[in-house]
Amino acid sequence: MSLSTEPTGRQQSSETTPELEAYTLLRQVHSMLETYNRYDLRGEDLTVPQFMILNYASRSGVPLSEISARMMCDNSNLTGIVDRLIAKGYVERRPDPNDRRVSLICLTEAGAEKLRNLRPRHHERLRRRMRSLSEHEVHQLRELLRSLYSGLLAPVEDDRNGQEAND
Amino acid sequence: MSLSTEPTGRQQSSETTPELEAYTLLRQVHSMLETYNRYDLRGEDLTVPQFMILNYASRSGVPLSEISARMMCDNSNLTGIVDRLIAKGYVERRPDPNDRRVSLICLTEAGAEKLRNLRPRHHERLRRRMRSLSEHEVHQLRELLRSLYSGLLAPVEDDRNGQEAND
DNA sequence: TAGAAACTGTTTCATTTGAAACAATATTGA
DNA sequence: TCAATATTGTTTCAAATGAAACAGTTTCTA
Repeated sequence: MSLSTEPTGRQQSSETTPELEAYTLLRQVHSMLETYNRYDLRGEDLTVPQFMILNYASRSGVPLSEISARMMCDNSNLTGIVDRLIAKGYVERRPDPNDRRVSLICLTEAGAEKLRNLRPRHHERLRRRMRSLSEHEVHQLRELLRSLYSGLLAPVEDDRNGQEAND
Repeated sequence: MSLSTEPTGRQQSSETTPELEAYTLLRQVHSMLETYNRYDLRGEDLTVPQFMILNYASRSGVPLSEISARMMCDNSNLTGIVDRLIAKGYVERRPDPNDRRVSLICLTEAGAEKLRNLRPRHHERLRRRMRSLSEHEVHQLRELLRSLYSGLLAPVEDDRNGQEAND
């Protein structure tokens, strides 16, 4: 059943593979950075997803679906978060005059100011937290992730007899 | 301008640093792999966090707090997920005879069977999805993430200069 | 042109998550 | 010993998330 036709007769059923180790580490690093971000924002009247939306919005307005695409989430997730940002006065909804289906998410002056204040500090903290990697290693990591990301975007071919069916 | 030897490199508000790019990619890769896992498990009567708990449980039982530590989440998160796993018959709670505060999470035979079935397929799919990286690159990625993880575990030295460096 | 199909954002529902408060239990130290 | 402290897991609440159904709008096409 789980007979692998790969030349390497490795049994990965209960073993740990380099791929699994890498993925586990990726989840852990992601979790820790997320936690740090949450703490950073705690005193700022913002949650992590709220800050992300703020980062993708603009004064002139951005369609909600464009933001959800960049955040890799569903439109339905953003409705509530935007509602809370509106309640806090950081963004507002405006209808798109060219397409009445679209509602544009616009930064208010307060939101733009918040962002001007927060974003540089956010970047600087991230830089400091990654100091355990040399400048070269950060570049290496970025390129590896970029390559992995591209590979994930291409739909994975189902293992139909392991035949190389490349389109 | 992109010389990053001095922390006085302010005005990165709209700029992107290698660190930020790496982090953004890390979030995207994480999101895509999570989505794939969700689809894989959809027909299996399991959600992603439910599958994770199953992976950390054992026939002889594991304290809930040990599972939450490995998953880097709060105990309170697991109560509900374990409840649903119990409802599905995959785990059960048993009191620890040595410490009456502890409740051990035990795989049932059905849960163990589910895991025997799922885990090898899960690993194999992950391996396939990371095929865009060579074996060497997977090792590289793992080592970089390992190093980054260790660096994040060590408490970041005072970012008191973060205040004066801005505004 | 009308109808079918696609797109955009919201609503609803179930699940997950983080945080705080809490009860029960265990450990420590005077 | 006994009272202060720490721990374990649960409950409660607010927020976030994924999925499905939906209404309003636009686009396609026969």
